[in-house]
Parts: sequence; structure tokens; C-alpha cells
Amino acid sequence: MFGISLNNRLPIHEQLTEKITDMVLTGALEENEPLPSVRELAADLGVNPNTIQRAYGELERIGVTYSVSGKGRFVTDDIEAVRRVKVSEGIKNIGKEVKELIKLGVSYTEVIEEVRKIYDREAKS
Amino acid sequence: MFGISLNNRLPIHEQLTEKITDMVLTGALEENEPLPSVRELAADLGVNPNTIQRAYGELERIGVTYSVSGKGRFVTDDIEAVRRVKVSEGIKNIGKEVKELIKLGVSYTEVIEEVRKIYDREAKS
Amino acid sequence: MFGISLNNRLPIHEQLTEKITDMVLTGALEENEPLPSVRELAADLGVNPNTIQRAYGELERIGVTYSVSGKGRFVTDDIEAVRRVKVSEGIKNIGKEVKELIKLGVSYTEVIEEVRKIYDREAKS
Amino acid sequence: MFGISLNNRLPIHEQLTEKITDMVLTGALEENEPLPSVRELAADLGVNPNTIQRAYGELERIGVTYSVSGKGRFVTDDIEAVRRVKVSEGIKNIGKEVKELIKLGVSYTEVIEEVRKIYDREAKS
DNA sequence: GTGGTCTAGACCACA
DNA sequence: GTGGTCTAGACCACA
Repeated sequence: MFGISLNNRLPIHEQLTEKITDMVLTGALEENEPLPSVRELAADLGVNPNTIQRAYGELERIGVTYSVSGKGRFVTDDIEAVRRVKVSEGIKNIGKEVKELIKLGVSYTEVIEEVRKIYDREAKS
Repeated sequence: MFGISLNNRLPIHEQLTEKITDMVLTGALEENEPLPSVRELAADLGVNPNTIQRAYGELERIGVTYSVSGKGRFVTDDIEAVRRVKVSEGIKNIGKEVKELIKLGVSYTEVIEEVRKIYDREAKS
Repeated sequence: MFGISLNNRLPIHEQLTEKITDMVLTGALEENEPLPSVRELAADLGVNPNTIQRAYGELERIGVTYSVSGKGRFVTDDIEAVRRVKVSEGIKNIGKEVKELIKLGVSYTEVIEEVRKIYDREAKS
Repeated sequence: MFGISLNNRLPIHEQLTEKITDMVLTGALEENEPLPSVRELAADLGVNPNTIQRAYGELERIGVTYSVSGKGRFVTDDIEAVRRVKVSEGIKNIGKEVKELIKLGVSYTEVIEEVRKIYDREAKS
């Protein structure tokens, strides 16, 4: 269903949260689209319902989904907002890493060079 | 002594490993300088000797320290090697983050702009 | 269960790490196969859980196993990678020994002859 | 004096034993040559006399030295015998490693190739 | 005294 | 129940 493989070292609930967020951001899940119920998804994935519950709770907390009582859970109607949050998180993380590299004596040019390489590689694929 | 605050969520042994690695890389600890003994540091930090032992074990595994039996532990005599490992780790991490941003539609120019900002800020301080 | 004899001079945790790595490489343990839980194996071997924990930690560090939180530990899904590491370690060790023999004046032909003998013996068995 | 650096992870007494054996085998120490006294060497190396005592004991046990009561310790008068022991030890070690590689599926030709490489490299230097 | 190993047992997050 | 972390404390080799 969700194509989630659980052999990772990350806690399952985090994997799920990440995966669903990813699907929302890539358009695999659309705005206001309903998500499977806790029980259904738990059965599908062969996972404890508590684990699904936890992932769904996190998704709601970070604004990826909303719930309508008695109806179920749905993808947010403002995916763009989620994207913005993710972008700013990513930039914050890069900031941390770059600071680390500065402390280690890596120059601006070297960092830029690395970033360029990645863009070249990814652009092709 | 080591100015280690243990209020983080990170396991104590990891905090210690990180802290000492940092001190080695910033020059606060010099090549071949002796580290406090397991028992001494444990007493200083109010922590169990096993926890120190574990951190010291990790430091040795990653090449930050070496131990001389019956004598104690010392900072590696090749700090530069540690630095190289840390740099390549940092670059790998940036790679991951940049890929993430590409997926989110952030352009090359925007990423570069962010990196430049950080360099400007850090260069001043 | 694991047929581990703990009468060696090697630390128990190292014996265990070695034994399990061996079982993985010889196919006695298959990819993604679950390992006994820390507590279970500790009881089986009459050894402290911490000692098992330590061995399991090493196995994870060297990529022989992975752990899924709340579920347990499993044999890596890429045994071939472990094999490659072990081969390169073995070759490095032979290198050291051969250098030693060269220093002692042993000729190329003599070393080769010894290697051939071992292959003959092992091929038969 | 003996050019021994003690920053290794090996116990000092083992380092000393190895170093002196090496000096005997390379001709740096000659047959029947006297060794420094325990006290003298301990002072020279800034090491506990017990440690020297222990190394000297091992050297005598493996036939590298002999002691004349009241006179001191001397290099064996049959260095060739020491060499033979070392050679057979080296061959035994290679045997172990080769067996390991056979278990890992490495072919005879590959091992030979590696040995040849090392000979080529060492022959030049 | 110094590090290395191990036992005994508690507590936590995760499932 | 399962792994991860930590405390408390013993014993050993090495110096």
C-alpha cells in the first residue's frame, strides 16, 4: 500500500511520519485526500496500531494532516505550508553542517564546489 | 574541568565523545596530552565509571585517543587524521541535505546564497 | 543453541562477535534472520545481558546485524558487504606476515610453496 | 638507546620483547653481546624496572637471551635458532589467514597475486 | 594507580 | 517483550 519497508534502524513511527510527509510533498498524496484508518493501515503494514496512532499524531502536530471527528484523517489543504517548513528545516541543517566545516577549516570555495557537484549529479538524474 | 553539561537528551557517553573530539579538533587538547583517568573523570562529572569507559572506548575506536596499558589514555598523535574524517563526514551530511532541498524544489542559487550568509556571519565572529 | 564455548582467553564479547560473524559468513545465519534477544541469549549462555549487549553492539557497528527498535536484532541484508570487508582484512594481515618473512630472509618461492600446501590440504577437506 | 617508542597500544613489556628480538634478528645486536642491566634500561626508557624484568624474562624463555648469574644477560649464541622459530611462527600465521580466506571464497590465484605484489614492492625498497 | 571486562540490576523508549 | 543507557561494584592485567 504505502510501500514502507520496516527494516530500518529508525523507529517505525518516525519512518511512517517521514514516508507520508514525503508522499504529500511529492504529490503522491493530494490535498484533502483521506488517509487509511489506523486499524486498516496497521493491518496493512503488519504493525501495532499504537505505532500508527503515534505517527498520525506527529503528522497532525506538524500540520501534514488534519482530522475530522467521526470522518477520519485527511491530507492538509495547504501542502505548500508543509513544503515551506521542510525547506527551512533543511536550510537550518545545512547551516549547522557548514558551521561545523568552517570550524574544521574548510573554505567557502570548497563547500560551494561540493554543493555544485551534487546539483550536477542530481540534475542529470 | 571539561566543562561538560549533561542536561542534553543525548546519551551521556555520546555527549562526552563529542565534547572531547571537539576539544581535540579546536586545539583545547593537544597531541599526546593525557586525558583524566576513567575514575577521576567519573568522579568529576558525577557519573558512573562505566559511562566514561564507554565514551573513552568510542574515542579510541574513532582514533581520537589511544591508551597505554597501565599508564592511561592520551590524545592521538595524528589529530589531522581525525580532522579529515570529520570533514568528509560533514560533506557527506551536506550532500544529504542538499539532495533533500533539491527534491523540495530549492534552486542552486538559493542554496549557495544560504551558504554565503553563514560564511559571512561566521567570518565576522 | 549457538554452540559457543566460552573457555577461551578472548573476552566473551569478542568471542561472541567472532562466532556470530562466522555463522553469518558461512550461511548458518541468513540475511534478515532474527537473532535471539539479549536476555534470551544471556540466559542460554549463562552470561550477563550487558556482555551480550556489547557483542551485539559490535556486530551492528561492523555491519553484521541491524536492530529494529522494539522488535529485535537481525542479520544484515547485505552479507556480501561483510564478506568483502573480511577479505580485505585477511589480505592486509597476510601482507604483514609476508613482510615479516621477507625481513627474515624467506624467499618468494618458499612462501608460495606454503600457500600451495594449505590450499591442497583445505581443498581435500 | 634502544629507540623504543612507547605510545603503542601493546603492553610495554611486549613492545620491548619484540623490539629486542628484532634487533637480534637484524644484526643490530650480535651473538653473546651483553644487554643493559634491568636498572639501567629502566632508567633509560623511563619505565618501571618490573616491566624490563618481565620483558627480559620473556626473551630468555623464547631463547633470545641467556643470563649468567652475577654477570648479566647476553644475546643468545645461536641467533639462527631464533630466526628459525620466527620463520615457522610467521608461516603458521600465514596458514591461519589463508585458511580464513579460503573459507571466504578467495581463490589460490588471488592469494598468490597478493603475495607477489608484496614481494615486488618490498624488493624495490 | 590505570584501563578492560564482567556481573547484577534498574529504568526508559518503542512496539 | 526488545534494545539502549546507566549505576554500583568486583576482579584482572599492566605498570
